[in-house]
Amino acid sequence: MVNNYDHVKIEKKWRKRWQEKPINTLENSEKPKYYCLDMFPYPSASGLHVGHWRGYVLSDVISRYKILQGYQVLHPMGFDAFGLPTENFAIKTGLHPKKVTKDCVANYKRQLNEISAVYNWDREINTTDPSYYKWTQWIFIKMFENGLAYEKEMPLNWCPNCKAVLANEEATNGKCDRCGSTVTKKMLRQWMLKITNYAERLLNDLEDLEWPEKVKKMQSEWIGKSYGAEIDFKVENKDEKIKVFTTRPDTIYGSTFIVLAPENNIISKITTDDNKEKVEKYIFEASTKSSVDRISDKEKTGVFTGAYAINPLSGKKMPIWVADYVLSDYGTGAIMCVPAHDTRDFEFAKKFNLEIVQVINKENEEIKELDNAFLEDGIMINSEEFNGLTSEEAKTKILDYLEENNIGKKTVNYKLRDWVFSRQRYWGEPIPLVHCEKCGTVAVPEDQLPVILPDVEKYQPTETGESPLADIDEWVNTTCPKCGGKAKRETNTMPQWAGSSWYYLRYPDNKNDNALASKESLEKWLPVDLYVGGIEHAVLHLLYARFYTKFLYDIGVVNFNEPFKKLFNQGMLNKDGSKMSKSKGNVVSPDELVEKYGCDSLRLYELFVGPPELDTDWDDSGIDGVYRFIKKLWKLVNENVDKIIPTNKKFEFICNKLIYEITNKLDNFNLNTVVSTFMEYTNKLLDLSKSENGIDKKTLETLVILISPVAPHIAEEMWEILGNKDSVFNQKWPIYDPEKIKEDTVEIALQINGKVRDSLSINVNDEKDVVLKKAKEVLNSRLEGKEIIKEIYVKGKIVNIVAK
RNA sequence: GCUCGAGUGGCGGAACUGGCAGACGCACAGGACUUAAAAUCCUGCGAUGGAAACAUCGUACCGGUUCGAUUCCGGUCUCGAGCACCA
Repeated sequence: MVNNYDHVKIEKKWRKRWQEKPINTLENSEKPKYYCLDMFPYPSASGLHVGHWRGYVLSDVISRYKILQGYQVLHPMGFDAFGLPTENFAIKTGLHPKKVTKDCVANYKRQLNEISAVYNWDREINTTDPSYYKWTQWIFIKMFENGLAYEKEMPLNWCPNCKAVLANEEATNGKCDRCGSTVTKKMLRQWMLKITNYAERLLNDLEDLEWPEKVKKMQSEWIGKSYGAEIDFKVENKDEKIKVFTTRPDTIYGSTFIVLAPENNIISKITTDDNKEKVEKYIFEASTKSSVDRISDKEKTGVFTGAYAINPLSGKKMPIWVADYVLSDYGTGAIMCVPAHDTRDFEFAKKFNLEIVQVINKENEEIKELDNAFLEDGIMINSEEFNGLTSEEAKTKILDYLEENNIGKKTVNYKLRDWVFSRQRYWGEPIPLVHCEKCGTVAVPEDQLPVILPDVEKYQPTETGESPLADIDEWVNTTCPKCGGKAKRETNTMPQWAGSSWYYLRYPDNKNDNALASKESLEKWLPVDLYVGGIEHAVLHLLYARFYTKFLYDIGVVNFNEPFKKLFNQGMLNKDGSKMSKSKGNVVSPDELVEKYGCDSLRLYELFVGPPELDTDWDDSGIDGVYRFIKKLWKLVNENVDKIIPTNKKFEFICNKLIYEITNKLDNFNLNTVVSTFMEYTNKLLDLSKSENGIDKKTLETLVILISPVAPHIAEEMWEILGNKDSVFNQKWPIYDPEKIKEDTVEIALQINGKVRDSLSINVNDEKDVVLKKAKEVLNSRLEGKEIIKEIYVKGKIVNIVAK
């Protein structure tokens, strides 16, 4: 009698075996490498839910598939453990963030083990480990030495009530998360990284990446390259110039006024005395407005400075205004306004009664009163010598003119801003710099790294907005590494992104104390072959990581330019139509499901719920289906292990077809249909084994090998039941024989006027005439009295008779 | 507003390059086994009409191309995600 399927016993047994004799060791260097990486988790107190499993199961299936294909697979796991939630949790509970992190990591590891993934745990990393952040700090110092890190006064979210700097996520909708006060801005000195130096390369190198087009597009829009011109406008009766950036130099004759961003320094120099009060009031109001208010105010506001600029081409006087719809950190913080051809300028001009001059017109059309900005290309008018040109031609001609006369020049602009890299927080890597009165800002020498994060009494930011580290005198006061004199440590810490921007480089050589990783290990394993994670990191993390890699390439640390060759974004699992979250109370924990159905069933179900790249709804009850399937599979093998028969054509066909289907689907990440294909073939084989009174060994073994990446425990157990001593993961991935899956006879559909009326079994190689003749015989009664107009036969597929 | 995705039974979804729409499951209904339950097995399951054979309709909506459209083209609507005064 066949034993019942006991997932608890089987899974326990194989977990123990794999622990004793790991499947995925990295010793053999003959084999080609495959680096399969998951975005490492942030270990939060709430633990893993079934949504996290989705990506982890996917990457593990691919890793195991690659192992069977003969690759040496690096499939590591680690923890991105610095960050705000832990710090806030610590503030709330009084526990040390270190302790919180340790507990959360332990829980995550326990839960990750339930997945039974082939993680190389000996390569584990943790960003809060000093031996790791030593290198996070080292990279920062290299950037500092290469002029990529600089200080700047930056406006930060500030809660006037809590007297604290807030992260963007703590200032939702312009309100402080803790007390609900309106968040304002406060200027504070910040460390910045010049990611903008890499804008062009970050944009261009996207092209060759095997990434979802969506993500590439998001990145390229984030970088936001645009071509245009910088043009100087003289201020009337003043020795000042205003530099503007425009993408539409062709419209310069239509430019009737100038608008400056409220933060633009030139304002105070040009504002006339009678306008000073108004202008200063406006600037003050703009500075206290939260960014949310500034965006939600769709109605244009602004104030006149009293000053005029001169249009360098038309010579007309242009009033200079200040308005917050002009951004200080894009372009030059000043724009030339062409109300006739820009929607926002049009609104502004209408509201404040400013002159509107049309300079482009539709071809062959009368000039009419504009009731909206005209944004299309057309024919130049009101533009003196450029009249009659197309606006396209005028663009280059006017640009040439501006350059020849030293009024302006061609430029390129990016939306990408430099990266605000410092945080006034405790739970992060200390920025390894020292401020010396004599020597200025000095990097902590490499042999003194890491700069250890000291313990503090309280983790709240200070009332001045500085990091809590600023309160520890014995830590802050130090000596200058250069001159040995008195100096103070930098008290800002790094953002959470710092540790995750380079972690993929550390796994190959995670214990190295002399380098972030050895050259050999980097050359061997990098770049990452497959990177799996959520779409939410489409821009920030993935852009920062690319920036880090390019920098490390430039200073000779790595020999590749892009870290992640292929990217796969798994979709989200929703519950009852909305995102799983602790606050909504709709989180489904994998723990109980593993207990009840086993790891193999949950793995299968994670894949079966839907296409891995799309969001889908989670429904617990569906797991019964895959559980039944596993039991069926178990029955198929166990009932037939004593009834092995020699193979025959039917089994050969089914076996080769299965290899073909599964291999294809794995290669294309069609993992949901991988599962349904297994179900289909298991049903077929159960039927066939009954009619043939047994099954051949090759088919059974092939089935077991093919399913092992998705259901590893039961596969190993069945492999053993089939009389094998070795692990199923030491086998070779089967290859199908194309000859064996060719079908001689096929069932084709017979249509009349495109509607299916019958079907017919034919030989694939039958000639068209033969098939059509047979088809007409079958359809005879239906065709009676009708005139045949056309006869179509698509080989092996369909017959369609067009008749009247 | 812009950009990208998606829209197929009661539900999750399948359909390769334009070729039998609804694979594989869930749920449900009926039946078998059982003292009973669980488990398992069998049958049915898009809509309408019909006793049935079968017919008509049917992949968000409107239109087009084609012998033939879930698939290609044009337009519209709905939902989801991201961005958001970027000169």
